Amino acid sequence: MFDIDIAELARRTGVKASALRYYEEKGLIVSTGRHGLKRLFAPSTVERLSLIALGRASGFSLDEIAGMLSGGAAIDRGQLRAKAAELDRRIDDLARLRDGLLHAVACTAPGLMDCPRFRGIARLAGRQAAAQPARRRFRAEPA
Amino acid sequence: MFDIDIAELARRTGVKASALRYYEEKGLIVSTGRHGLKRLFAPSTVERLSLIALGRASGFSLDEIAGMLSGGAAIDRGQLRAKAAELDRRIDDLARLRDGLLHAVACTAPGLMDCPRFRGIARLAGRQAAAQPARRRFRAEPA
DNA sequence: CTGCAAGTTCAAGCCGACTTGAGGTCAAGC
DNA sequence: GCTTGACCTCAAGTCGGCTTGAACTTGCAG
Repeated sequence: MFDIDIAELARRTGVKASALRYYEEKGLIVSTGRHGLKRLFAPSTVERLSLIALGRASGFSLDEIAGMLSGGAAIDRGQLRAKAAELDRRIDDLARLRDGLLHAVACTAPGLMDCPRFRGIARLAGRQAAAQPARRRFRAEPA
Repeated sequence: MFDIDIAELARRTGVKASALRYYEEKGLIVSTGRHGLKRLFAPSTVERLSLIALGRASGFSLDEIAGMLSGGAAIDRGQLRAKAAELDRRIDDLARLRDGLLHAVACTAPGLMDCPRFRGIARLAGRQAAAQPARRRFRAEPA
């Protein structure tokens, strides 16, 4: 297949052109050359970008992903296993939080803090929050 | 009980004094007064902080938490229910990712991208990442 | 040949949640 | 009464992952 330009790559992956340039600068993707000024990318870059997206969604930083992706297409399986275990822990935590929230909804105690179950959950969250910072929120789409 | 100073509150909650001042500035907690310059907090602030921690751990921003906490101790249960549903979705996503990572570890295809199952997962992650920015990572403890 | 949309570079800005540093104030212990 | 050290304020810095803006260059359609 023929190489594609940055706009097409953006269209196919849903990643903004500015982000793609940033990724190239970071070494996560490579352009095969230029047509005039314009970057050209191999169509396989689309797959590379879904791999990158997978990494991001799993909680890797761009630097980590860059490390994993350098060295051909070979990805460190041990690292993946570790990340899977980390995801498992996160899932457990979130499940406990969800249960806590749902209990809070259902609980008939006058104030939430009067419910011993909820207090327990809140204390739990306290310990976790002390150890781990919060997630980023959604960003509003620019107008 | 007697009011406690910021250092004691920090000790009891695991939240740094600087963060506590920040929370007060944002209206998340209130100090009952001063002893000289030093802030004094009611001991119940400890519980308020675990509530705040719970909110943070569930993915609320400080502003959202402030909104929920203002208006007495009453917390909007509908909002909680919505957040629980959101957590549920997140949990599902993470579970799928974890399965994908584990499959990647086990998969015997020569390159990961040669495995159709993994490609499917990667494409999925691609769509999700396009819609939602990544989470923040752990921060190293300052030396 | 010209106009222009779509690319380019580079530096600077933004987000949230804090942390850090400089310089100041105060209550308590000696 | 003086030192000390815990607290104070305020401005600025940090982090990652982009986005934005200004000023510029191209290839291609007309």
